[in-house]
Amino acid sequence: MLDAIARLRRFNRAVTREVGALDQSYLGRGRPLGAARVLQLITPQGTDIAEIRAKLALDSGLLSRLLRTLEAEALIQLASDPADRRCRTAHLTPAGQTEMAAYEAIGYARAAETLARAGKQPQALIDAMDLIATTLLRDQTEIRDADPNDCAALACLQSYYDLLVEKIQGITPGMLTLPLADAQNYRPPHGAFLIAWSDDLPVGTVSLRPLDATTAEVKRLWVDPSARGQGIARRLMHAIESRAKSLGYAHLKLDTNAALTEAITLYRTCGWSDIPAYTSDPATHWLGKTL
Amino acid sequence: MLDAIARLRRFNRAVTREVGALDQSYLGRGRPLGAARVLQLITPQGTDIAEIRAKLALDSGLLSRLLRTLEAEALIQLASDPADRRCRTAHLTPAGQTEMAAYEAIGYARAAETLARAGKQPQALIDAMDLIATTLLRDQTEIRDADPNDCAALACLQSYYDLLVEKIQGITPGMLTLPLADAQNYRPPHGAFLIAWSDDLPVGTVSLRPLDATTAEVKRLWVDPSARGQGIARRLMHAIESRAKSLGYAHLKLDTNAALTEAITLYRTCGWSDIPAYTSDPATHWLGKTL
DNA sequence: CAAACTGCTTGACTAAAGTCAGGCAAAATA
DNA sequence: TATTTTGCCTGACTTTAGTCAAGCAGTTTG
Repeated sequence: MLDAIARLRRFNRAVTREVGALDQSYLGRGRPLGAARVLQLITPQGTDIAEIRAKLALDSGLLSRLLRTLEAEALIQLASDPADRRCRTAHLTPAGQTEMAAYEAIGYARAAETLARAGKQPQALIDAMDLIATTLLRDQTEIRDADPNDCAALACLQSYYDLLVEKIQGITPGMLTLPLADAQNYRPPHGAFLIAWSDDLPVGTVSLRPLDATTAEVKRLWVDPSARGQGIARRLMHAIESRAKSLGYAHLKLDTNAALTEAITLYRTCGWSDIPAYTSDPATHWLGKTL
Repeated sequence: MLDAIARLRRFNRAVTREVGALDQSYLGRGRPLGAARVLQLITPQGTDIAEIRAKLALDSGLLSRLLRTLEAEALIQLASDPADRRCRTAHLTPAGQTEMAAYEAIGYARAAETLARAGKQPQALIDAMDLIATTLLRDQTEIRDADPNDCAALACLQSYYDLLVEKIQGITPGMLTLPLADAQNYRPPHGAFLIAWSDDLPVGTVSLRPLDATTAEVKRLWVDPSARGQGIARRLMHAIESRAKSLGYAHLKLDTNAALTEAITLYRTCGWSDIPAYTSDPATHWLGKTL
């Protein structure tokens, strides 16, 4: 059979075509690609131009000129950052938002077209794309704070619940409700809710809630199937432990179920050890760690 | 959950980065990207420049100049096509082959690097890439003649055999040998061996051998799992039927096994109907069609 | 407070890509 | 055989992308 590298290169050729076609289609709005790309990075709330420069790896002179042309078209406005007046921030004007929406529409339409080509199995295509994107963006995965009622947080929790229902006998969807009844527990100053992001897709979560003044509980560790095997769960555990430390906790606890074998293995290799049962029912294992 | 389109666009961003990085790495050989791309399309046997122009969608003036610079570097030689002296063909010089090999090496190294990022599950990554490449290249899938002893043909047959062993009870690998003992039957002027290609990956096959002066048998229809659901099997059947017709056959037969349900459904929707048994053992269904 | 540094802009430049209108020779067509 | 078409080349051009050094205003550091 053809070897892996040959197949990967075929993949490269296929997506190169695709990416090239997308670039071409952005040209339709009478603006060079560089300017179009810059415009698409500007959010309605305003974007630091240093951020744009970093993301597109542009020369500062070049970016300056591109911004000038967008400004001349009245699509954006540049303002100095009040905190550091050397830095500048770009804002979209109403005309800019319209233009931006047009680019969004182009990207959306092309994506829909690609999806249509998947024929009867679009889900398989999306799963494959998730896997590849997560692998390629592996080094860019970052962990950020979130609110337990955020849209992304709810999506993560839903996936986590789906996993529990699938893996643990006796758990039914009705037993798990969203949003969390005790959401307040997972917010500062006593709790935390972390999400691992790969680009703009949430691929993992973990959270922390107070038990008493010196003890907190780690809850709901989950990593998306497409992102497993990349050490994200371990990074989440490290992040939540150091967060617990900085919140002043000395002891951590968690409960889990025997069906979640990988998770239990992970906890142990992270330095957690068995403790007496402190919860019941679906829980079959209890672990603790002193910080 | 995040919708399919958002995830597809994340995929686009991830591969755009990757493709951009590959382009950058081609620059290391002191030649602009355009020239490098042209060079890589020239095969040792020679390539029509019209073909290059079509593949890269280049202006004829631009391509002419790029070829001139490659010629000045003594990497290629241009010659008029003897059949139509307006057309020109580019050939690699020995120096050109060396240079070409250097580009191959760059591509190969980058691919290996990407593969390394897959961590513990490279096969999952490759499968995902196959699925995506096949989907994106869907319209480019083409069916071409092959020799039953070709490397690609043997690879297809091996995959087909693996499928049989998996699906049909009682078939063991030892019962199926490669290369085919009766390979001569699948060559012109009385037989045929077709392969469906997606870029340079064989994704399907079907073959034809003579039974008597007016009857031929269709054998070994197979489509790669990553390429199913795209109508390739149907295209292969149409191709082999019209080939049989042009070889002068009036009747077609085939035998198959009840375990291959999708195939049987396909045969029926292609106008095949049940006929009396004419083989035995693993075969459980026999179909025929008059052209 | 001076010096060094940072973030951005500007002007002057180059390289690469792409466009367009002739033009020539060979081939196809009438 | 004359005309048209085809495939490619050439020259003149524009646009886009990118580089580099100088400079300016604001910030940080010694």
